[in-house]
Amino acid sequence: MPHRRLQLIFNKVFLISQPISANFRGNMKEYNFSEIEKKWQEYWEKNKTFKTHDDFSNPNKYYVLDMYPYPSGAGLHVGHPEGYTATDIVARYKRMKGFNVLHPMGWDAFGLPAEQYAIQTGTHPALTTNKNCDTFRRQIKELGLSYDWDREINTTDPAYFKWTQWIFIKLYNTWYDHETDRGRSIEELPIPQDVIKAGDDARKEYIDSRRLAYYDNAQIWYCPSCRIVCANEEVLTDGSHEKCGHKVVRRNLKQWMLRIPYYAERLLRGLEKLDWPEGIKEMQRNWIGRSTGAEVDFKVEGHDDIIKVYTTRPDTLFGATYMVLSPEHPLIGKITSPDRLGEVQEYVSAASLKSDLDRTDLAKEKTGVFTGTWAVNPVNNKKIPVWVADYVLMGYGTGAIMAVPAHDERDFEFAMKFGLDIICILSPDITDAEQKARIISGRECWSGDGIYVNSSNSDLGITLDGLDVEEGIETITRWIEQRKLGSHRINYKLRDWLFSRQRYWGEPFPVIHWDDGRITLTDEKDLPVTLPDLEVYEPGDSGESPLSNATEWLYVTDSQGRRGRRETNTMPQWAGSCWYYLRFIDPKNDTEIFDSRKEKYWMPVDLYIGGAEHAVLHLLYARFWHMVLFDLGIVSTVEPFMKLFNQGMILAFAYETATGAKVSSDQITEKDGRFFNKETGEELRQIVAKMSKSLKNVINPDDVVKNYGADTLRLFEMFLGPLEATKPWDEKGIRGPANFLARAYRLIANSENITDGQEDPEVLRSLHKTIRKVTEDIEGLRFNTAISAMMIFLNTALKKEKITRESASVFARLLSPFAPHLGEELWQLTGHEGTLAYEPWPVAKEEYLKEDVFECPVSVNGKMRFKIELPVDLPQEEVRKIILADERARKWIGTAMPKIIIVPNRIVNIVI
RNA sequence: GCCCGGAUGGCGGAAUUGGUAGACGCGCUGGUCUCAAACACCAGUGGCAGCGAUGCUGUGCCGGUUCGAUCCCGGCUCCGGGUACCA
Repeated sequence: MPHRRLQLIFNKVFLISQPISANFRGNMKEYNFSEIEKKWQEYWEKNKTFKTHDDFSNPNKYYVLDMYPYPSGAGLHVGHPEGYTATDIVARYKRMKGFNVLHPMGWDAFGLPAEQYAIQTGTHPALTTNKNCDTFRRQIKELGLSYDWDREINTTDPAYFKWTQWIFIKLYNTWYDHETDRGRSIEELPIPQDVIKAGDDARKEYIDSRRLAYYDNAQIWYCPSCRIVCANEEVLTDGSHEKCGHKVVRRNLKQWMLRIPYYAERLLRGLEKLDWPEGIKEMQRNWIGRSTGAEVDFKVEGHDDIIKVYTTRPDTLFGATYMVLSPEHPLIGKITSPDRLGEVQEYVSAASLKSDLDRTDLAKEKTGVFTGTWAVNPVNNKKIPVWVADYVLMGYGTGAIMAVPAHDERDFEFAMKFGLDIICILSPDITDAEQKARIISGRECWSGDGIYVNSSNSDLGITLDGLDVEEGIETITRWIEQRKLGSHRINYKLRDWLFSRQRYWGEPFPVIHWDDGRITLTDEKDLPVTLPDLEVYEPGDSGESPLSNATEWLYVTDSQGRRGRRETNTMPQWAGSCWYYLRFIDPKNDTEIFDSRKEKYWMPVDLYIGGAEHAVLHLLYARFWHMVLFDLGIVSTVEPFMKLFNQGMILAFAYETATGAKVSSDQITEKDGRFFNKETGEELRQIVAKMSKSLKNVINPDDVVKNYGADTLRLFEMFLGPLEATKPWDEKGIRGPANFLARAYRLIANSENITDGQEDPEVLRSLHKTIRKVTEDIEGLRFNTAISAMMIFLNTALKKEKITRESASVFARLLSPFAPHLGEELWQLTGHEGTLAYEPWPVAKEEYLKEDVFECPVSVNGKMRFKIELPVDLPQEEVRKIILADERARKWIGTAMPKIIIVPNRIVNIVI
């Protein structure tokens, strides 16, 4: 087989030494990324290079955190390395700046997919979870991310969720003191005398009604497909479950709830101080939904009851022509007139069957019934009818409204449909006379500003006529309070947080329900309450958790022989992620949640990077828990995350037909920049879309690492565009960063290019410019332009075909946060030993940046015409002389006497 | 509907926030190397006109402020995200 031998020799000589491109360039050393990356990953692991020490003597600490992943079976997708590389660059940079850096990683490993898989196959979710974590860990390590793996945590580990349960107990044993505006231990709750007199049960009830965590009947969303209850936040606006997309239904079940609205005001105010994207803050503000207005009491004709309404526009009271109660309003039964009772009951029960979807989307068409009862408008003592309609929600305000059809779109629509009075009391500030006339006559709704009309009652001493809206609200609110008809009031949209799930794979509640109806919590010293092993993971049809099948685990008897049953619900996935950032501080501590000295040192998180999809839920819940822990003196900062940054989504190409039907990416063939369906030959349009299994356009980072190396992948993802932008993944572009790294290696690894003398002045200036740019850009998280600056430097150095050892070592350090493996390799090649991870970050020297002349652009009438070399800081008069003497300028000026605008060291503009 | 973002070459994106529009990269064109190709290297590359110097034009659209506008103001169009009977 002579051929084969030849082939082998050929390979040895020509191929193996040139791994990236099978070419031959004499003795030139070429970039072999897989060898280099393997070498340094082993080095870091063996030397525990990135182990973080709780070195309190270094006052400069930096806690940089990723949103830890749910380890799905599919492994990483290219979106993960984006955020992880960003934080890794910052972590490595800060280490070199002398900071003590905490940069940990862990797993948000409770969750539905592992349980779904258990239902199908009987595999214990813990097995699935561990397997997935192993895959994620391997993939993340292959990216060269500098985590301290000794701090790895896993939310499903009993040693971790012991403390999740511990926090739940704290929540249960905390009440909110509105006087001092903070959460306090339930033992400090003052009990009113009358409650004490009423006995033990009343006292218990009183206390329970104040706890931040409580157990109660709740109208909740239930997903029949997942057989799970959902938090309001998990139900999309079209009434479908965000996890599975199936429609959810209403159920009434006993559930654990958390009183997050008590913290609404502080959660809102706290946003001001945070360095978060404005958009995210705005989303949280909207979610909290603060509004100011007034509660106003309306007397009901023929009854002692009053109807309390909440309104943000008490100033429109004179225009209130009817009232509406929500179908769930408790007064309906009492005040409905006997002749209307049947119809009203029918409407109420129909409404209760409707999903919120029907009550919102479809209900652009308003429905409602008259109760036969009248209320009295307190500003003019006019009788106004009381209706029931499902456009009023029980969960907001008081569940009842005063309707002002002339100035509220919803009320207007309703009034038009049922022929109710529409009285305009606000003359709009518009010029369109026809529209104005329609509004004044009540034929059109006006919700904008204006001047009051028909808004006075001298008998009651109130007039708004002639005022503007701001004055009007102030005047009427004062009047209402004086007359004791109601009071100023602040309302929030934020509701109690439904905190239990009918699931197996979550944190068990440390709770026992006793036969006598009482509830006790597990003693802290008996934590964790662990999950029992099960044969069957299937939930019950009634929405009962699979834990109700674990009979041995389920039933308990106390020392008095009282029988009880453990809570079978488990906590939602948010629970573990609400505080994981705290556990990273002291992950192995089994006597405390964490050492508070360490907490004081490391907190708060200085930089938190993750996807914007967690804008409201995770980030609001975590802030809430953190504030409670702060109130209880467990943590030292009010807010957990000082700076937040959202990386944009990475999209990928997808293909669709002329009619918009999507075609899976493995069906595509490209010809001359056009795209065709392989099978049908139909021409397709290339679009960018979210990566999804169904479009088969998911990019697997493993493949990219294999083909180009981790450093190139990291660089490419950062070079794609601004971190926060949504960017399309186009594999063609990866050659840019790949070539850059190969060229850098080629320059520095080949010793004939390295000198020990004086650096070329042009290279030196370029180097210091690059140091400055890269430093600024890392601080500002502008990695794309930092990389471009390094490319510019490399191009400059390559032109000279040589570089000093010193410059090369500076470049190695600048590059290392972005491409850490190659950075280390180049550091070694420039004659250093060990790692550069803690070598000082280069500092740009002004003396090399200074230039004495610059190319000054000269524009004529604002249009750049030519450039002229000028000394820096030349006095304006001199510049003027030079410009006027220049023949290129004279060509434009001619005989005119021009005005010359000189922006020092920047531009000259000749105005003719 | 409301609230936030966006819109710059064939493509991803730069532009010190009022001062040279298109950095850097991809792609493309031409060249060197090669038997040939790939790789690598060199040169060019917004559009229109011209052999050329050069000129005109150009940052979604219309208008304004300014010596000068991708940037500020007014009015639109389209795209993305959030949210929605929250009184």
